[in-house]
Amino acid sequence: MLTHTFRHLPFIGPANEGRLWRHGILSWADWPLTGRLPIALSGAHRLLTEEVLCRSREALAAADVRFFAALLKPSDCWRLFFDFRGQAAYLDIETSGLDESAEVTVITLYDGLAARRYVGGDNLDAFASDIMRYALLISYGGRRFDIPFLERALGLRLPQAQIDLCPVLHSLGYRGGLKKTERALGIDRGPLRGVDGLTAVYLWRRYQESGDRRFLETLSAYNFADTVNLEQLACIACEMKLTATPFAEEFILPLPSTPANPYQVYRQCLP
DNA sequence: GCACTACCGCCCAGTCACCA
DNA sequence: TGGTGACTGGGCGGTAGTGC
Repeated sequence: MLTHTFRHLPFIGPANEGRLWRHGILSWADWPLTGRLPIALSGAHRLLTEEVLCRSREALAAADVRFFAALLKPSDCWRLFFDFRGQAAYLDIETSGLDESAEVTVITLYDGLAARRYVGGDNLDAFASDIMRYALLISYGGRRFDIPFLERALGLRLPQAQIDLCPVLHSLGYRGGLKKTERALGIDRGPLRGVDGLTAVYLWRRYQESGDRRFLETLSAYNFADTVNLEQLACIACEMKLTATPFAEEFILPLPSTPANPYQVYRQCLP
């Protein structure tokens, strides 16, 4: 999909990209190095645009996902999914609250094959090295919450490219948060229906107070569901975005099967 | 060649929405 | 509830197209 993308180039917005596509300039290879362009670009602007296009070819050959992530708007970063899905990890965190002193409680990292859980006070150290294996992080609201929170709380620097599904889904008209969006798209959370981030804070506090691992299990189940559902959300969002391009037939994104939740939900633990 | 118009991208400030 | 990134709208500047 990236070779069909011009939005990361300077002076190319949605209107200009659409015009390029309509005039048969469907990929980087179609860009005319001489002659007229169907869009209004001065000589100097065209030079600048073609320079970035040239660097784009090198970046794609080098699988440099960060190059494209830095140039695309957050709501356009879905285009990275097609070329870099194999280097992606889905990520969701739970915390003990929102204030300055809040800590990371549970993290799930899922790469489409296996999910790993990290728990505060137990194995958070392993997270720091595990996350570095991935070039692309996919989250919901991660750009605003998860990534800055992790960097502050764990003293990490996470330089990976990101697809934040929040602005992508917003641009498709899905507002109201992750749970509401999942419901609207037909993703069922089963026994975790109605559980939210505030409940996650409650479950962690009860686990800390009582040492009862059923609270941690339920919290882990919630965090696991939040994370693995991101893959389905990403596929659905990308599919919907594709329909607005001339390339809907070219890319097929079968819905991934959601892995079984390895953690048990104890309903008596929920408030 | 000039003036005008339409279009587009960029920038900025204010507002909104979302995370746990 | 606090923090922050995304969104929105308006202003500005640059360009192409058109008509004279």
